[in-house]
Amino acid sequence: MKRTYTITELAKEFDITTRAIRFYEDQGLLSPERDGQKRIYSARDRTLLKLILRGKRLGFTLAESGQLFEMYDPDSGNEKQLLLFLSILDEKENSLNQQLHDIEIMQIELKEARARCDKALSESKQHSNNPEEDPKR
Amino acid sequence: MKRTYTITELAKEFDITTRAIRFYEDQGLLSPERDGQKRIYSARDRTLLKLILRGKRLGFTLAESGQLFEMYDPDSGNEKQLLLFLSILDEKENSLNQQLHDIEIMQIELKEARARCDKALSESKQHSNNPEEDPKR
DNA sequence: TTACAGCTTTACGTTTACGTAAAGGTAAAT
DNA sequence: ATTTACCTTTACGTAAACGTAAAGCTGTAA
Repeated sequence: MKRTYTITELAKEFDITTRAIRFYEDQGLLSPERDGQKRIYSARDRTLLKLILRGKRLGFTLAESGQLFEMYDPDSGNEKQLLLFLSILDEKENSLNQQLHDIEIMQIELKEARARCDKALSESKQHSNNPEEDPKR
Repeated sequence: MKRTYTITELAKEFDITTRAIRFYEDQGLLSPERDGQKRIYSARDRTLLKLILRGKRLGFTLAESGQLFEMYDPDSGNEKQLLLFLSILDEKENSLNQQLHDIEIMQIELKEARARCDKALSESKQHSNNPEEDPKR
């Protein structure tokens, strides 16, 4: 009796639409079982969905996430395929490192922006005891 | 004699098309000077462009980057605006922290995928002293 | 039995971020 | 003067990732 999920359960859990989940299936990223007409998602499907969404947050396209999924197949295929996969991995790793760097810088900038905002706010409370700022023109 | 840039200089430096740069202008993210008909970009424009591209790598839309740019204006506007900006900053920071977490996990997974790949490769070299893999079909 | 909730497919529409001509202005080199 | 290189605007096209009806099947509660 493995735990399974309906499409709306997953949609609610991850705060996406059922349309999105079906779209991922169209794109070959998910292949849920069927109970008659209804889709039944396994724990693995749920994990894949989680990976898809994480990939999206990192700017991966669905196709790119699909490529990564292929690498999880134990069969995997021939040598050329593996070498191709390794080069894809290199790309992904480079882009992740770039993103780490980007985030560091961006966090510093957001901090500064927040400081400027806070300062402007406190100054406006300081200087003006409500100058009415022409309400309604 | 401040250093300025042509559109193609910037395009080459950042490895994007001139079309993209003009598009950012259309979207109100850049406002280069003009020398007659030609666009002249300042050091500030170049910095903004760098910010745009960094934002893109982090999954910001052009509109979102535009909002961030507004916060760099020293005038900035009224209190409500500033409070709105602060909430935007919160959002951005949350999403950046989420991304940091995502990247950590993703890097571990890529490392594992690479290990599986390497293993599969070495095994294929081990087991087969060139089985010819049917060249041409 | 009917109503309803929840699932399905099919298919056209939408947004974002440009790509890609088309048609032409401008300045320097030949 | 004409080619060349580089710039311009205008405008339709496109890929990705869904949104949004429309129309219908399916089990169950009343």
